[in-house]
Amino acid sequence: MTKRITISQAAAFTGQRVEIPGWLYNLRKSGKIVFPILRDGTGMMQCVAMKNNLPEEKFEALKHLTQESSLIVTGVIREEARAASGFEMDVEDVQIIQKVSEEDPYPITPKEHGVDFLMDRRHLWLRSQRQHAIIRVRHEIIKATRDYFDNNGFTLVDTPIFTPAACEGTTTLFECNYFDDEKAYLTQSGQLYNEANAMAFGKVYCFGPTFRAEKSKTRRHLTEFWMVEPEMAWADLEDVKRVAEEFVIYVVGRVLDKKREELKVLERDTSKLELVQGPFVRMSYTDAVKNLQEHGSNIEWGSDFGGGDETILTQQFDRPMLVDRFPTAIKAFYMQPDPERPEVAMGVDVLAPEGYGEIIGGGQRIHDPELLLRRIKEHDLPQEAFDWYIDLRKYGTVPHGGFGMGIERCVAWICGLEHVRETIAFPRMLYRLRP
RNA sequence: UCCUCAGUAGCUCAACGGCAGAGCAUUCGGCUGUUAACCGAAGGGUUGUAGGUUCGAAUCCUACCUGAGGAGCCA
Repeated sequence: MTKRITISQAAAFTGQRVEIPGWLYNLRKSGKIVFPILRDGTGMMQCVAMKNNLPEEKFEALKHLTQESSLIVTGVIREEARAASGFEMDVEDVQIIQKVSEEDPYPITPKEHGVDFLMDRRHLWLRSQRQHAIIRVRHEIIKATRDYFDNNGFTLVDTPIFTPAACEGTTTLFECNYFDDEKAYLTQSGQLYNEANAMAFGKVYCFGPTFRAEKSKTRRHLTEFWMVEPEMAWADLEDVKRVAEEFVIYVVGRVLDKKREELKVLERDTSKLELVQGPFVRMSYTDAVKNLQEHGSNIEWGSDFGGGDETILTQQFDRPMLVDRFPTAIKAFYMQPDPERPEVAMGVDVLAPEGYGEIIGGGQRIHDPELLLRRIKEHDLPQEAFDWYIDLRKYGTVPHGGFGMGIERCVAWICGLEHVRETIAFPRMLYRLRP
């Protein structure tokens, strides 16, 4: 019986007769010789079928096979410089599992297509080479993320997706019915629960999908995105910044190490990624505002960065930036104020270079119970909803902090993509819920 | 929610007030080393929807629908 292998294993079977199941990616023909390009999810392989080497009807069937038809090819693997992968199969037999109908051919041809057309066929678009590369880089980023935290003393403690209240604002929550009369909301962040977990385990992280009903229609927004959030007890802003920097360097390094081929498919300029080394550029919000004003922005101290501001800042440097100490007034209620300058909060954002902007947001949390209570009142938040959160400051409170990194923005940056919609298999966006 | 742009063949686009067009895809034919192969031929259209202006509208005007880019907000 012929051994069945995958395309990724082909090199190891040079000179041997094997069978490979897959889909027809493309077919070129030249009289009595045809070149089917087979894909199987692990790679692509050019096959060569000569009229004389297989039965007449099999050759004719193969010659007229349509794109994305499923088939099993049998033949001998051979080294071949003329093939893109360096290997080729001389086809001796072919078994067609399903021929895609000529009346309704596979819609995604090797030529160009528009975004709308491709997004409507996302379930098929995922078969394309470029999409494979992106999803594989995403996989590596997620693996590297888990490895980083697992290897540095963090315990994975995942936080709930149904939540009873907002973590930040209430305007951007997806609401759903929770049995009889109660409402539940899809989580925007695991942070508050993470703080409880950090008081229990010391260093923790959670990693899962988060949901924001923001009506944002930009290249950087999804309504459902994945976020990794580490949280550390006994940590201040400087600790948070150090971990964020080390983590980003580790993740980029891993992708460069393991996913060169994929970055090449994406035509990513890896020299830009090689520059992602410590120390990152460090700048306070106040200095950033000065810098922006000098570069023509009309930002004023006290307001958040506008659309072009992050670009103006990051374009000046070839590595990520840490911007810290934002105005307390524009930050979340739990953010620790700077003891020397209470008008600024001990928060930090990591801005990716090349115009990719914010990929990480975090900081030190308030650990003083009196202050936290005051902040909850100032923000008009219902105190009873935060009773358990306030408990964390009643029973052995300690300085603590952490951050969140959006996986899709990180993937978009590392892959050099224009839009986050390609960084997840089935993106959820304003106005796009299907497929 | 607001601003800007775009909807023409299955796809990507052209025609911009006067005959509805090309490349790719599909079908048929040719080619024993192709690399988004190439060469020849065929089929394929309610120009997003509704109304208006005009002798005449894909083209100009109005409304609506759909999508894209951006703003605000954010990871």
